[in-house]
Amino acid sequence: MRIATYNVNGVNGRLPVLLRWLDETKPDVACLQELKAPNEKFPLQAIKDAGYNVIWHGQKSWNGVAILARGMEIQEIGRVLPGDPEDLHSRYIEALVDGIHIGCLYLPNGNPAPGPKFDYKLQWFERLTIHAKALIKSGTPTILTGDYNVMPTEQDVYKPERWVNDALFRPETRAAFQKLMAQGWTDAIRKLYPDKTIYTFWDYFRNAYERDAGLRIDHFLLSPSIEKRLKAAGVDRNVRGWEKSSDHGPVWIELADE
DNA sequence: ATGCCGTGGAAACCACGA
Repeated sequence: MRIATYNVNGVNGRLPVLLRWLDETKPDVACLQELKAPNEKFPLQAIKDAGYNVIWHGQKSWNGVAILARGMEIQEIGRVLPGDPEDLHSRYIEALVDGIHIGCLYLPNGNPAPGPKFDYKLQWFERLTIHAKALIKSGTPTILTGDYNVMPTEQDVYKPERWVNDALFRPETRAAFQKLMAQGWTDAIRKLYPDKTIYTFWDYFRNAYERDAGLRIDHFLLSPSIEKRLKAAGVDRNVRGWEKSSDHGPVWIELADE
């Protein structure tokens, strides 16, 4: 079973690329972030025609998340990260697919830091950590995937020294990620490739993709009960080179059948 | 060292992203 995550940076503007990627790689489940579309402008028919069931939580202009599943039922668990009724950003959606509990998330960017946006990022991170603890304690096979907007270590940044004051790499941000991981989650890419330079994002300018000046900020976190099934993981980095691509590349994992 | 590009929406620029 292949599960993927892809920050599409605009689901409608990205539709041809998204459909081509779905057709070429045929993930069984695909988690999308940054739809940048309200609920009523989600391209439902095109996704259905591609063979996918889908649930989504949109928002005008910004954010927005979706879970797609090919030929499988999607049982929605929730579409709000608990802990702040005032937070109206569409950054989280959660479902049960084929017995797997899947959380699809778009963690706030947090720049400029310090400042209110960075405070919001850290608060969101704390809420995610509280929620994740309950998920991992439940024992259900769980995957928390999406755009975390965190480079966990220096290994995940093309030029770490340039990023130390950035919201994606500040000590507080990395500490928050470490605190979450300490609950017992497995970073799928790092589990299989502990020493390899792997990026999931390349800026649109300065020829970042051509220079491989990237960041690893899209992650798959696996609970202990599903980590045992991890067979393979990777980044579809060629997709980043397509015309009208997102600035992120899709990330995927392959799970063994139970 | 830097939104230099890209997207969406509103209004012929601005907010936002990482």
